Amino acid sequence: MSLRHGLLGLLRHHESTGYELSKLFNESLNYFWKAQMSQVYQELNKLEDLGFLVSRSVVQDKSPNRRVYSITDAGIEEFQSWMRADDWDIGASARNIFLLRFFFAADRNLDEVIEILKKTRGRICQRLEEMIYAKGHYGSHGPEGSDRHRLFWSLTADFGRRVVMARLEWIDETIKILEGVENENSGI
Amino acid sequence: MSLRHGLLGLLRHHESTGYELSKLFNESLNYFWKAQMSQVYQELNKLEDLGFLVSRSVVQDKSPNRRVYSITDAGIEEFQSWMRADDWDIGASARNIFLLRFFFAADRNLDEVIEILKKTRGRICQRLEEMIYAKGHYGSHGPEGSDRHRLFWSLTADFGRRVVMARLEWIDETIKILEGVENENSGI
DNA sequence: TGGGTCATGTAACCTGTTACATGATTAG
DNA sequence: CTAATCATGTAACAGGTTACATGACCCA
Repeated sequence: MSLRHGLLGLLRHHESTGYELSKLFNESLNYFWKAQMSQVYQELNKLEDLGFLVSRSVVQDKSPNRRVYSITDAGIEEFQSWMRADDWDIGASARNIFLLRFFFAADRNLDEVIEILKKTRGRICQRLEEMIYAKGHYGSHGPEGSDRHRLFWSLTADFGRRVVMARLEWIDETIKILEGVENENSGI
Repeated sequence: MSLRHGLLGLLRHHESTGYELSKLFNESLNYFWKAQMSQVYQELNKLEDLGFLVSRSVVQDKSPNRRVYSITDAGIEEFQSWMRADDWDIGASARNIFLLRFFFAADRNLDEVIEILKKTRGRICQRLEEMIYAKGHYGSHGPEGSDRHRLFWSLTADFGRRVVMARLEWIDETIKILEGVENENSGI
């Protein structure tokens, strides 16, 4: 969890379908939450069983039927009680495969490690660009268009940007240090 | 995954027990990997079934028997092929409950949000201190005591520190912005 | 004619968490 | 006397991923 509360949160103002919700997660909210379509559908189903959502089928002529979900009072209550808990976890989940690999790379060739870090750096830069491009994209899909919502959305975007920047700076610094070690060794 | 490769990596130089390995993960390597003891035992079992590890039982008089695992050639091969893949994922796993909550907090009272952010800030500071304290702790437990290993370990520690710092800066900036919005509104 | 978008789902699988069970030794 | 540490495991569950199935419509 909590994909569950993410879905309730997105549905709290507007009804929507599994397809739309999963697009929203994977396109607009993608750097703080992702979800597989299959999981979204399953979770919506469960939420309906629990009485937090109700659905109706909307027939279309040119595309498949849509199952449109809307939130119930119980659903709103569930969402709000989840939000009320005010010791929000910072969630540094401490499970970073990149660092695990880096740590073990201690007994690899320094050249190789530096090479890999440089490649990684390239990929981080790319992601950073995508993130900057994504900025301002939320307005069109979003469940809310108010200034307040736009502000909060752009602040979450900023969070992502800062964390990525920190990684970039770490990589640059690390490359510098490892290159230093390399020269030192070859110089002796 | 990959707890699996983490275990193989730690066992690649020295044999060890489930108990020791799980302590290592949760004490020394804890800000880039954590693992439940139960999971470590299960995974070691699987790795033995797969032929990547072998174990022997060591009888002790004062404490329970220890099951000591050592890596096989197949295990080393498995580890190395995992390390060889050189497109190391940066792994910004994009699943951040804190940000999900923050995003939805757009329609909460600003005072409340600022309050929560300040509390969160306190917790982040605490964690930062723990991280700084943990620095230099690896040498005693670690599977390797070489300079190279210490350097790499301290670089991973630095990574964690930088990411936490970035979060702290984001919180400070965000509090400032939200306080600005608040004054603006009350001023009109 | 081939690939992308719309649209919904099921089933198997993998990973990780929580709770439980056992039992001796040792430090405060 | 109590709590922690050493030491190993099982079972149930929760959460998320991958693969698969279906089928029409639209654009190049």
